[in-house]
Amino acid sequence: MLIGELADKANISVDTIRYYEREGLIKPVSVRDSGYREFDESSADTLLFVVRAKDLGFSLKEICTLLRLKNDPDTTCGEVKALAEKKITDVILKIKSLQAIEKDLTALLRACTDTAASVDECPIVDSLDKKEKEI
Amino acid sequence: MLIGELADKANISVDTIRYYEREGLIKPVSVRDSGYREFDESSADTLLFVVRAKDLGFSLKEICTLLRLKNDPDTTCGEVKALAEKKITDVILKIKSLQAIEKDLTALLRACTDTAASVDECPIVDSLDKKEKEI
DNA sequence: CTTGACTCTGGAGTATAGTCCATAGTCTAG
DNA sequence: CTAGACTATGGACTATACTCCAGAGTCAAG
Repeated sequence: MLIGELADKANISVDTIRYYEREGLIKPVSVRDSGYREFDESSADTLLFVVRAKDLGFSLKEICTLLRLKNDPDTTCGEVKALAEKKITDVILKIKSLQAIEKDLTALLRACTDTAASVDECPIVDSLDKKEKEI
Repeated sequence: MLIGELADKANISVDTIRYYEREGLIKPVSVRDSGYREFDESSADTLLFVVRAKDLGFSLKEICTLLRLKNDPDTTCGEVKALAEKKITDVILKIKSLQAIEKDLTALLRACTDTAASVDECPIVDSLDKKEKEI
């Protein structure tokens, strides 16, 4: 199949597929003399793999590594596991950082009772102004 | 004080300060004929405001709005509160999405018991390969 | 054999938040 | 007065993940 059909199948744009090719995520099965790329079902599978890994928070670079591991017969499950473990650590760190932000913002919102007050008395602006961080 | 001293005080680079100026976050108190920018304590305060707002997850664009509101005597606390509320909604959404990722990754890691196994039998790779998402 | 849909390449643009650089001018201490 | 530290400007570059475009070539149907 040509790139347009593949794009429809994987539900991503032809530009994105060409971009993924440049990034080494996918290779056409063959290329005609005209330059037209030809793909098959396994290409669609690869794209689905990419989309799913992206949903799990992997970057294109990491997905590239995953695909390489996946296609290397000498790869052990442990190598893949290590990547997933590193990723989950990243994710947990991000969650923690966002939760700290949420906590701070919530405290500020609770402190802000009189919405009609001037910005000079706004506890939110006030806390950002403070020298010491003591919300 | 000149830009270098301000940079030391706020613990950010002179390049970043000039970048913030271009983005409208800060203005020198005055500019010499030579082009040298002059700042004062309030400049340092503004930069601290920016850094703290950044820590709370606000983008530079949003901080720009916050600063504008803060310096406008007609601004009410409610306007600031609305921004903070929007931001907290964003943060909560991000947390939820990351938690979903964490859940999926954890499930995959638990499924992966034999780290020495070939990648062909790796449940992580397997789940990314699957047509249906049914981890 | 022509028309219209499709594809190619290469490059530019988007958003975010900076960082780094060369070249040139300025300032101040000794 | 000069050396060395500092500053200015404009533009390029980083990373991520695309998106869009022009101009040219290709392909299949009628």
